[in-house]
Amino acid sequence: MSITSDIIRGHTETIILASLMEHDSYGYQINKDILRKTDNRYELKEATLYTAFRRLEQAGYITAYWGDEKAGARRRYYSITPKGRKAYEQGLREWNEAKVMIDKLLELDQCGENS
Amino acid sequence: MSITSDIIRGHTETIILASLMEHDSYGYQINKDILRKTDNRYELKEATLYTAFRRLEQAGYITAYWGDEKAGARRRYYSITPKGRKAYEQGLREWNEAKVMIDKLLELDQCGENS
DNA sequence: TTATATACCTTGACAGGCGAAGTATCTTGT
DNA sequence: ACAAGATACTTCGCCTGTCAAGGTATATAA
Repeated sequence: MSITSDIIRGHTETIILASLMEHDSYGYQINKDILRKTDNRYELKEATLYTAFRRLEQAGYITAYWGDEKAGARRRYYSITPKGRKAYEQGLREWNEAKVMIDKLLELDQCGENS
Repeated sequence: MSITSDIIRGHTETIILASLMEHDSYGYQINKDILRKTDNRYELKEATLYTAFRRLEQAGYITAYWGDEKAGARRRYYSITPKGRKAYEQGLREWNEAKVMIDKLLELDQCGENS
């Protein structure tokens, strides 16, 4: 519903990988981290988050294991693989390229580009 | 197929509106402009382009009229409406916000953010 | 006359996001 | 003892935007 949902689309996986680059984590925590990092302006919907985990696992970018909590709800932890790290680097590179491109396309110039 | 397709997703409409902010234009030309602005690195697929026109028209962001070419294929020109201009401004604002957010989410820091 | 460029349009499939609903555990308040 | 809320994960089915594929029509170059 938030404005940004549509714009974020396509970055979900890289965002999750970025979070896992720091340390192993689990769904709920990753989402809370996203919320914190964006000053409560954005978080993934649960369905989005968990379906993304499935895709990332299938792609071999992350591996999962159950935490051994003695108390509280069980947690499914995820760990990024070397392949996942490469995918993150690639995603980051693509984002930086796309950013420049979109900036150019949304900017109102068009004239003045000589030669 | 190109890397960026997924990332651009969600910006198509604003990109088209940005193009029409400069002057009236038609599908083929807009796409060539995009190609030029991105140094031949990106262009919209025709189906994407034309379905976007339908959406923008329905939303009242653009209006259409047939060009009066005496030679060559007919052209359907589009003109941005005041409502469309506002949508463009809004889209640009959202992009700039989202950009900062995504940058933060893809960046590897997390620590050092005091208080 | 065949190919290429210009220019537009439609259909159907696909993939990702997400609302909604469900399961299970622990803590807190009454 | 019981209800409510936070934590934590899961699945189903819809919606929407993208796009491959196919089609139409005109003009020009080989």
